[in-house]
Amino acid sequence: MTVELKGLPKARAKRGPWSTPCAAHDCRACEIRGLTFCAGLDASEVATLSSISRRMHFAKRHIIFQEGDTADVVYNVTKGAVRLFKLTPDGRRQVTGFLLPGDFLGLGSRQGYAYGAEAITEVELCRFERDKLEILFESHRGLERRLFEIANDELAVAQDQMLLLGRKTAKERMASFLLKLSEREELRGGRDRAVYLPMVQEDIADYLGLTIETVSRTISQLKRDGLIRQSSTHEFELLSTEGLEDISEPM
Amino acid sequence: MTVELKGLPKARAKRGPWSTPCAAHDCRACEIRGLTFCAGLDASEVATLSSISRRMHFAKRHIIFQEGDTADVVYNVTKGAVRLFKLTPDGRRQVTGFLLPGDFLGLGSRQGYAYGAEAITEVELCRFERDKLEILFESHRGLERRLFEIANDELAVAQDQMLLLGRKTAKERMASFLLKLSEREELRGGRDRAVYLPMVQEDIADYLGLTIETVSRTISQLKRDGLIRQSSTHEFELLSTEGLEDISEPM
DNA sequence: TAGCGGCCTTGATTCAGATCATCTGCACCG
DNA sequence: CGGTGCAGATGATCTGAATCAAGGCCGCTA
Repeated sequence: MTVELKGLPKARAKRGPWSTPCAAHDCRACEIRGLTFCAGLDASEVATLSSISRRMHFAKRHIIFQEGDTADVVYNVTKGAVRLFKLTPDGRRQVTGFLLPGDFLGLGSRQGYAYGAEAITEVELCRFERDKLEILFESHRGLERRLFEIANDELAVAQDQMLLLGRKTAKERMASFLLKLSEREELRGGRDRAVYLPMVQEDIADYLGLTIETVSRTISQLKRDGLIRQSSTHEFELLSTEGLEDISEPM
Repeated sequence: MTVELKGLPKARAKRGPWSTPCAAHDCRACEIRGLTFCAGLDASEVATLSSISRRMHFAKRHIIFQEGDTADVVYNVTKGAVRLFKLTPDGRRQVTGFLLPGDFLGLGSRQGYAYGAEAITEVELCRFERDKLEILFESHRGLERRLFEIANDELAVAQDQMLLLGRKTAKERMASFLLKLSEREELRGGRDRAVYLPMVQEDIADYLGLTIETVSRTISQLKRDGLIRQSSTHEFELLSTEGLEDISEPM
C-alpha cells in the first residue's frame, strides 16, 4: 500500500513503497520489552497493552508521518531505525533525532506532531492509538507516569542538542554524536565501543547542523588521529572514548 | 541571604544577593492564574494548591538552581524574567529558554535539572515541592495531564529551536526570535506588535548561537530596513510582521 | 561484466559570522 | 559633576565551515 505524498515544497523525503499493518500480536513475546515504555508492567497490564497494540512494517524511506499530522497514534520502535526531522519552506532540513529499537515515537501536543518521522532502514513498529492508550491510563497510572518520564528525558536530550548546535565546533559535534550513540548501545547491551550507524552521512550532517562534506572530513580526521576505526559501512569502533570525550567537552 | 556559588569553572553566572521565601499565599489572588498549569482548576483544587505553594523572591542575577541540582522543586513564574542555560566545561554558554510570567519552571528527570535557571530581572516565583505536587496528582488527574501537556509543548519549542540553530542564518534567527516573542505577548494579552526584551544582547546571542556583535549588527540592519523600531532600552516594536515572517521562513 | 546511480572523499575557493579593536552613550556614585 | 564601568555599536580582519568541483568506490541489474 502506497500512501499519497503531501505537497511539501522541495521536501526531499518520499513515501516508501509499502506499509503493512499486521494483526494484534503478543506483547509478552516482544523483543524489546524492558527497554521501552512497556517496561515494568505486570502480566495483566502487558495483556491489556497487547490487546490494543498492532504491529506495523514500513519500508526504507517510508514516511511514517509528516510534521503537522494529527498526533492520534504513538509507536514503539521494535526493529530498524527512524529519523525525525523538520523542514524549512525552502527545503533545508534539520534532523531532530534518531530512533532505534526500544525508542518511543509520537510525543506531541494535540496541534499535531512537531516533526516528521521517516524509516531509515526497514522498520517494525508497535502501534497504539492514543485514545485507547489514554483509557488504559485510568487504570494503570504507572504507564502515564512512564510516558511523562520519557517526555522529560527527551527534553533533556533536546537541550543537550541545543548546546551542541549553538556552541560546538564540527569536531566537537562529531565526537559528541559518536559518544552518545555508543552510550545508547551500551544501555541496550551492545558491544562496548562499537557503534552502529544506520543513517547516511547526509542524515548526520542534518542532525549536527553541518554539511556532508564537513561530516566526511571530520570523520576522516578522527580516523587519521586514531580515535575511531570503521569496521564496515555502518559499523564504527571507538578506539579512544577518552580522546573523544576530551574533544567533545573541551576544558 | 547570600548563597554559596558552586565551583563551576569559568561560569559567568553568580549567585545574587538575596532570596526571600514568603509565607504561603492565596492562589485565588494570583495575577497569572489562567495562563499557567494552575489553569482550569476548580475552587477546591485551587485551595489545595494554595496550601502547598510558597511565594519566592529572587534578585536580578540570582541563580535559582544549577544544572544537575536535584529536581525536587518546581516553580511558576509570576513576575519578572528567567533565563535557562547550559554551560560547556570551558565556559561557553547556550541559553535554552527564556521564561516570563505564567511560564512553568522545573521540568526534569530525577537525574536532576538538565539546565540552570537564573533571574534576568527581579523575579517572583510560586514554589511547589515535587512530592507534595505528586500527592495532589492522585486526586487531581487534570493537573498531571496539564503538566504532561506542558512537557510536550516544551518539546515542540525545543525542536523549533534545533531547526533555528542548525539551519538558519543570523538574520533568520533574529527575525524568528522577535516573532516568537511577539506571539507570546499576544497570548498574554499584550499590545500587538510590541515586544518586551528584558534580557541583554549577550543572552540573545547565547540563545541564538551567535555573538553579541552579530546580534547588534543584525538588530541594526532590521532597524535600517524599517522592520523594527526600538521604543526604549527593553521595548521594541515590530513595524512589519509580514516582512519579518518572510525573513524567518524563506521560501 | 559493463554501466549506472547513490554515497563518500578530497581539493580549491568563498563567505557568513567570529574575533579583535575602538568608540559612544549612559546610569550610577562618591 | 567628573569618573568608572557596563551595554551596545561599528569598523577591520580572520577563519571555520560552506560551497563548488572532481573523482572514486561499490552494489545493482541488465
